[in-house]
Amino acid sequence: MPALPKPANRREGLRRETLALILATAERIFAEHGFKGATMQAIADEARLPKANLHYYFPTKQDLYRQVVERIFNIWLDAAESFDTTASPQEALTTYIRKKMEISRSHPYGSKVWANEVIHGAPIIHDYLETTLTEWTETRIKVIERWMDEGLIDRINPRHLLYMIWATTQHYADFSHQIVTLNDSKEMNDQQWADATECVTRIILAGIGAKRGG
Amino acid sequence: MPALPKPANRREGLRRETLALILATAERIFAEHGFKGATMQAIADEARLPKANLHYYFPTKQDLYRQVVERIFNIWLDAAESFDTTASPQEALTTYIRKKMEISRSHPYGSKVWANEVIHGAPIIHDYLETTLTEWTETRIKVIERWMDEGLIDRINPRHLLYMIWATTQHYADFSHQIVTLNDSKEMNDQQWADATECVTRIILAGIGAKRGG
DNA sequence: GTCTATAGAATGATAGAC
DNA sequence: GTCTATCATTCTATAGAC
Repeated sequence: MPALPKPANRREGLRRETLALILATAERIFAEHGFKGATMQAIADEARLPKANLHYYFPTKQDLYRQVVERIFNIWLDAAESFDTTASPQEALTTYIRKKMEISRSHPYGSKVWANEVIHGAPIIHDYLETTLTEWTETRIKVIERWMDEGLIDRINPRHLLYMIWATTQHYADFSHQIVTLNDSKEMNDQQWADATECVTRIILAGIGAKRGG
Repeated sequence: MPALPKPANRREGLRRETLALILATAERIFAEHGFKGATMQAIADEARLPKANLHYYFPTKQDLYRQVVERIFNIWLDAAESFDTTASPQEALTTYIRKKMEISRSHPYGSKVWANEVIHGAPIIHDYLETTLTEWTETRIKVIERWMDEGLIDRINPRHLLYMIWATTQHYADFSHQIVTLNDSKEMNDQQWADATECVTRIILAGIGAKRGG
């Protein structure tokens, strides 16, 4: 994503701060209650703004929601550059899985909102699935197929490998309440996140016959 | 789950049919729209019943919802008996993964409702996570640890292996809209389900160093 | 740009006839 | 057990003063 241009003046800077505040708050409320369960009033209260101000920046609830969903989607797309810039499957997948795990930890609300959206049939962002995500997936499948042709990994169905990586990494964000409960009702600490990342990476690399050091 | 006793008379049989109809319809509507997004009116319309009848069988919307969630949870618990009745990790895990994949195909709505519930912090069924699921998990972790002690599989963190199996298998139900879109907007056919199951099983078994035939 | 007040629509739940 | 009619509440969105 390109860096935002500098704010032209003070008013513009304030506007941007308010926008960011609303988006961050909305992300959390949508994640916790779903699209319908989240109310503009609740988002306004949490952001300490009058409800009418939300409608000033985002005409409708759906506009606000869509921007929240687009944000996490773009973050994930950026995390996949290792597929293009890295030669070995070991390095590419290790980097990709690590980044996806980091995003699950740093953007748990965004991940939950996305999961919610897809679970309900992606009514708002269906076009993204059909265009951007489809192209993205085809490209990466080609990369994985090249690895197999070169004998770098076992012959597996690349599609299901991608699904497994998505499912497993996002599980730590989307199902965090379940994971916390099974972790003595404590948030995962640094060591546990490192452990999870290491374990997931190891099983997947070994699972497709890619040695880790190589 | 114990088999239901025979209906005592005609009225009792009709009552049971109506209950089953409401539960099945509610499962789908809750899956498609979330707890708040699903309306009693929509469920009633789909089941071709007056809305008041729903409130007759289920006093509140939450009562109905809770029964839907409990059902898929019990189905998953039953699928795990292979851990207790099977000696080798290969056979136990192959069976467990296959059953979980079959449930993802046969009960996609239930799986989605569960995912939704956990994503939103499990407000309704938090007690299940703390009691039944915690005990279930501890028991299975012990089984996996025994496999490692006996040198049947590599040393990995059993907890993350379980999470990976849950995440990957349920992904095919919860993210089915994404998967269908990436599959030329076609539902997965028998061959593709078999393929997915085979691929997931292979990667996980190889990932933990368990040979498939053994 | 910010805020108060409110219109207009939809929802969960129930009363009460049959 | 089934159904119609309705109440009380809550929500999105906007009008209009500042």
